[in-house]
Amino acid sequence: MLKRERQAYILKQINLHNRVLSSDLSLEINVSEDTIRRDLIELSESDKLIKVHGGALSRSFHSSFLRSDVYQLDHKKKIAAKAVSLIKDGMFVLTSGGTTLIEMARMLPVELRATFFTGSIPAAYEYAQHPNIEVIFIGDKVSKSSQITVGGAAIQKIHSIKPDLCLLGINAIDMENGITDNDWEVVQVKQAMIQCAAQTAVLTISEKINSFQRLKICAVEEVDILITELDENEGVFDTFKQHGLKVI
Amino acid sequence: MLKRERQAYILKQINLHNRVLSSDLSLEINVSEDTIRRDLIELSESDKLIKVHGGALSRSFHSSFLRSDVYQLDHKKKIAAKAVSLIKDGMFVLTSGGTTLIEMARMLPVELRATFFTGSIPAAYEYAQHPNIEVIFIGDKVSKSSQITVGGAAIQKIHSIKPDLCLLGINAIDMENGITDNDWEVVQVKQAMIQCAAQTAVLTISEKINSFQRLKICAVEEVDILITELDENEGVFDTFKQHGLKVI
DNA sequence: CATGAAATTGCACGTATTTGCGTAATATTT
DNA sequence: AAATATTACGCAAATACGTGCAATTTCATG
Repeated sequence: MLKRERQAYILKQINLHNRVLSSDLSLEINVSEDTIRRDLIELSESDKLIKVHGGALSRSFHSSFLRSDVYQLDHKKKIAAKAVSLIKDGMFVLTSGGTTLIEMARMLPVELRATFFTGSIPAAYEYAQHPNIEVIFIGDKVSKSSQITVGGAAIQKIHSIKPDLCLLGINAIDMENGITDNDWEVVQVKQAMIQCAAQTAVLTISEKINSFQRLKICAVEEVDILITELDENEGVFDTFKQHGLKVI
Repeated sequence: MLKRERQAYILKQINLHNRVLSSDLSLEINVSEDTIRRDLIELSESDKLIKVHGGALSRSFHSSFLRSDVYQLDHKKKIAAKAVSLIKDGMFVLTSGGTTLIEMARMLPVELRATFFTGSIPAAYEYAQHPNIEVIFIGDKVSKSSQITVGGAAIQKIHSIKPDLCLLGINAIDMENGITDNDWEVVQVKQAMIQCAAQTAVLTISEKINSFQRLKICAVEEVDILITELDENEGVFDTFKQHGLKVI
């Protein structure tokens, strides 16, 4: 393994776990701890991480996009990991934005080869960091509140693709109102995304289950998989399962 | 094996494995390591890969790595400030990407009301932070080396707009060869941008003046304004001014 | 076709970088 | 305060690098 490659790996681990131990890295990469230590010193000298006794810490920034305290980051990482498991080599994946999806983008395994479509600027940025992923950006007017593109041209483009999987971050879901949101333009885009995808998985922290907002995106039956940080056997999911939703 | 052929093979290996070792390539292709090393240097000079001790890494490693240290940031801030002065309320502005443009995006005065078109992910992100600027993203395939969208759909979209001003970060300019670059796809996009804009300003640090690369974007006469960190009265600009270029 | 200029390649040689190990010093934990 | 873990430092071996040079090939041009 090349030195730079190793340092890139270390940075990735740091951004993923927020901290690393020299001893762990030494075992994982199979080099001496001295080498790891020297890497950490070098990376800390260029302010890529903070070196501490025994390992190193993240500077809680990743790239130019701050990860200034993301709400319930741990939960979102759990969700992201489950979402990653749905993606197979060669797939065409359409994704929305949102902090959960961005965490997922960071966790994609390096060997994965797939094509991602998105209208989210931060998500596209993360996908573009990945060596083997092809990124197609769906352009149009950028909605400032959500950092995704919205509008007729975007919706038209979405309808022209046939993704295997759609990963959608959502704001509210309940049995009665279905999946709901509060931004009219975003709702239009998300509807288009669900309609064109062969399969749709919705991602949300459990807190948002059984809540609703003013605008309906679609009924619960129109999506296929529900991903939360909870175990699939929790009682909250019973009614959703009865309506054919797969929960993971 | 011809040199070109060999370099194409190296690039293929890089895209496949994300990294190559000089020693491996030397054995595979049956040439000396010196030759491989010279190839890698050449390829890295045209930004096709990242040369490191022992071999080379895919370009997509670079961005997540070297991002924090912007080369000649002070100069680029000066250039950005001059570029900002060209933008008036109500304008439609089309911009490329690059670190200089991103600095400019950060320096836009809060009162400014304008519409920005771009295919650059980091630039769009910065524009979207601004309270009064409308951002239209030009979608298509994301080129990893340059973090901008490239391809037919992007070029078509560009041709459908009529911006008042185009701000273009460039890599090389000289009187004889005009404005040049080294990435075929990016060249196509930049040509389209220049053609559709009522007025084009090119931004570059003075270091790149009187240098050239392999692919021509356009002749010096086809753009209107040259922005560098130097004073407009410097001698280097004389020949450019004689050809009708405004220097600021 | 000839011929000189330019590009390409391999080799030699001195230099620089990288890595692991031993040992002593320092920090952290119990 | 003792025990343990982590670090700093120097050293040596292996590997990679840059440079100059000569042999060879390629190319443009007369």
